[in-house]
Amino acid sequence: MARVGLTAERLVRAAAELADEVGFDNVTVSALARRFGVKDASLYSHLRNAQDLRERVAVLALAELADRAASALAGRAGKEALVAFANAYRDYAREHPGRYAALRVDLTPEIAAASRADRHSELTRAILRGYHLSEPAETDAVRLLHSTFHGFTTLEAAGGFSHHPRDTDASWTKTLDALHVLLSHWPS
Amino acid sequence: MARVGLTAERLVRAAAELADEVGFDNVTVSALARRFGVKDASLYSHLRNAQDLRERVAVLALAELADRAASALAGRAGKEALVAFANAYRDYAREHPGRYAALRVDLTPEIAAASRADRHSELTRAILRGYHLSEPAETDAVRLLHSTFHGFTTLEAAGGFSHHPRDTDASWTKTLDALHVLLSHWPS
DNA sequence: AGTGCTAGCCTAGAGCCTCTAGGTTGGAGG
DNA sequence: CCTCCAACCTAGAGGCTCTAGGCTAGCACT
Repeated sequence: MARVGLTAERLVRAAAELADEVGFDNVTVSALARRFGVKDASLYSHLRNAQDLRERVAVLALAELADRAASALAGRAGKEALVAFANAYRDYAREHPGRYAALRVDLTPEIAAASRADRHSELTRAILRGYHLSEPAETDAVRLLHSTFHGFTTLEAAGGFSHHPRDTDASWTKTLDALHVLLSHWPS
Repeated sequence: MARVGLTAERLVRAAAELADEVGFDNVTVSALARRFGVKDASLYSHLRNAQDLRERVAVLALAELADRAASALAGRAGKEALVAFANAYRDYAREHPGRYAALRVDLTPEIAAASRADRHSELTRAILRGYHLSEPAETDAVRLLHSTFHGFTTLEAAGGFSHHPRDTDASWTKTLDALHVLLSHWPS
């Protein structure tokens, strides 16, 4: 009968921590209830279902990631901004693998809108202002940058680069150099 | 008592089809058994466990993808090879979303080795021969290309590009143009 | 202080998925 | 025709999901 004081927000934060500890796939309603010392059924007054829980973790991760990216951009421009932004993504993925893995869930359009996922695009556009691209080139560049950052961090986390001795950090640095050059000479 | 003639291979192929139909996350031993009209337990003589099944689907997808990429490269060079290779990836992901999603599982190093995942790197290196990069630039470029192709197809499938009206195919074409330019002028 | 109400947590239980142990049988090879 | 093994089975334990319905702590109001 001891009341723990559950709220949706506390549950989602705890689920995010759980994800980082045991992997996103092992984030279950049961495991979360266990962590709070309550019965599974008690969580269903705060969450619609298990999918809802996972989506909320994804939304949290998206927001945290945007916050970090925004901080990284503060006071920076040009290549410096590009590198800081990219590192914010990669560092977040490495510090919070479970949260980052949450981003692979298919967010429904409504949730994506509610989560302000477009904030990421806006931040990326802020970087690109230093490269003076006009539309639609800027949109294409935003998509290219997102794809490359997301792809790199995902493949790195999955061990996709580990079958070759080349230092991954060095490849990352070179990738950013290359993207800088590319943005500076974007083909018309 | 009617014997269906199960083998690990038939099961994995059916699981791959199931993945494309209902999504990789819904590929379960139960669903697969149902599809063959047998009891769940019957599958465990062919599969170690559910995780094993999913890994085998991933290995199958990796091999199919490499086959497609190899065909796409046949008789092509330079930018033409780059575009054909990239499209092989993207088309596979769109035709077989469930199989492609299987690739996000963390393959253990042993499985990755057994699955010849490095074939993808070799194919990518074949493209890069047209651009005359020396090591370690070539390895960095391989990683960049994989990251970008994988990131783009993943984000596209997850609807990450749908909040902007810009045509995704056009962005894809422009991305390939840009990568071609980048590879042609790789920074030293 | 007493009374109600609501939200927080509970039990019970059904349904599905995973996986093990051990039993039966179809059918190929001797 | 017999043997034997692989293919498939039943039975059952244990975990996760989710619903229905019950109890009660603690706040609000008198």
